[in-house]
Amino acid sequence: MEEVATLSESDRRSRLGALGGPLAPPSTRKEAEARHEREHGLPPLPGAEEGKVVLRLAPFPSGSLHIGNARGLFVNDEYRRRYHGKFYLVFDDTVGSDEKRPILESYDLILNDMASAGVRPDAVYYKSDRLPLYYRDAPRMLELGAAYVCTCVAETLRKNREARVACAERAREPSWQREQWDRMLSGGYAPGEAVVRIKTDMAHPNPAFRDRVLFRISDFDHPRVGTRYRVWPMLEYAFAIDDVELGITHIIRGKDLIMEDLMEEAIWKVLGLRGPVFMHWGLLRIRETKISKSKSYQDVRSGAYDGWSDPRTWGLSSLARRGIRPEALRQFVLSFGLSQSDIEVPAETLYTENRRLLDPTTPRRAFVPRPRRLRVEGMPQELNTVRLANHPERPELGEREVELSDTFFLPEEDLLKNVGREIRLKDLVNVQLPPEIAEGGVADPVSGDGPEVLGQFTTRPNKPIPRIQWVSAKGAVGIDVFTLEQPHLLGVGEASLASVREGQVFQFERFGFARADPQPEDPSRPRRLIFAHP
RNA sequence: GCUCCUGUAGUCUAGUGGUCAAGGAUAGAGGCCUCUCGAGCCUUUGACGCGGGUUCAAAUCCCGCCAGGAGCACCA
Repeated sequence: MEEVATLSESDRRSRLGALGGPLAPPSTRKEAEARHEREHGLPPLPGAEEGKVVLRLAPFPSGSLHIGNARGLFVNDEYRRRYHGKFYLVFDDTVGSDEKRPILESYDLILNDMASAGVRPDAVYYKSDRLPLYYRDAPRMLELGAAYVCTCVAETLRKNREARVACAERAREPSWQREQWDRMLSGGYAPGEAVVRIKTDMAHPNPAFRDRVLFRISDFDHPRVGTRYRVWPMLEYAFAIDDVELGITHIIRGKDLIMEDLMEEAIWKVLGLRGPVFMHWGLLRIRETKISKSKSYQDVRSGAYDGWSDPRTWGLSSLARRGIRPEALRQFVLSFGLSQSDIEVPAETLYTENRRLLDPTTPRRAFVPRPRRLRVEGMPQELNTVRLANHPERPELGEREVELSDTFFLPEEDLLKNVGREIRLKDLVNVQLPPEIAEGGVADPVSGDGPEVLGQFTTRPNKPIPRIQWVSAKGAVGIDVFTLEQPHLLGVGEASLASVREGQVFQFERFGFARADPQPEDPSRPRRLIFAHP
């Protein structure tokens, strides 16, 4: 808090200086307004009334919430906050298809993702609980002649749609339609043998609008309701009913669902209902990711990934596991507003946001990847311990004491880069490196065993030479860092890391930020941390 | 191919006819500071897709073109 206050003050002061003294007070207000705008950079909701806005997020439970879902999560939540409205989580768990099935564990994953993002839904609904509600109005649509039962096989249906040809059943009388509907419900049709379609227009220029399917038969075993139901609504029908039934006022979702708006509207028109306002955002992609949900799913299932929170999934839980703060993610996705163009953003932007949050309060520690043993001849006898600050700019974060001997671990890379030169063990002493260092002698991160490189102590005062982080051989602990590129980057950390607990975040100097995973039972195993970003 | 959407600097975004010789963020360059390749500070490069039109006036409205994207399932 204090940091923020001082920062914004100096920031403000410098800007004011540039603008000229006399205008100072109005400029300050302008600045504050601009800041406010930036932090809540979403347009007003059309027709929104204070306290009466109802929003929903409707994920399909097939995995953890994805970074793309984060946009829906935070945008909707932001509007809830702004208008003091309601925000529901509606599991869009209709039965799916062969390729896309609801997964039982995913319900909890999504709930956890939301909790870790700091967003609490006002209520949670499951479409799989609401089948009777969807059945309620179907007969009416058939009787009104607005929908019909089609018994074409899928391929015929598709071909007819392409050729703009209506099926014979389309014109049949409502009483027949009702019978067929009952037959669908009672098991008289097998999956694939009959569907309910809405009558829109078989000649519509967009093939997607030519008599879409509203209900179909599936005997898949649903993870929540098993085989209790065999007639399942399609997404647009279930939404058309629920969005009205739950009193949703604004549907804010990705533009991939933009066609479904029109279907929902068509259904409302038939049933004489009035639905919410639609708004859309374009697709958001993180440049570094080439992930597909099904690929992630496979890798999680096969064990190639370390669970749903494997950093390579880029799921919300994986970001939390890396120490990406929900507030950083929130600022990140809200900064894109509600633009409908598809965007591809470098992860660096998210990292910068997170660094701003983390840097002022995160303790510094020494971690040495690919460590080499360095014995320093002539180390001053009296140098048994050294006290190091936990944060270079914030003495209030305290310091820790490190025990010393004449042996250290240093990154192989830095050693090889500086052969024959003098380097500084950061905050400690200066050391002359030998003229030659053999490659390939990386020490075992747990035992610390490995060939020694021999250095020579020179002086103690700070000098403008390469300053390398080091880990004292006394009390060094094995560290296993999970980076996006390397699931197990092994190294050693300073003794104080022996007692890390899950959730602690450190900045490893000259390496980057990392968050501690749950630690292994066996204390001789390396401590586990997940890399966030430099 | 059809339908729809979108085009502001490397990237993201503000901008809804004049106050825009276009603002912010991020990235880049240079410098300062710093016992981290982190943070901070200063300076700086850089954009309205193209062509017409309407208007006293267009990033903003209209038309055409071009480019990009999404959708075109008995998935969501």
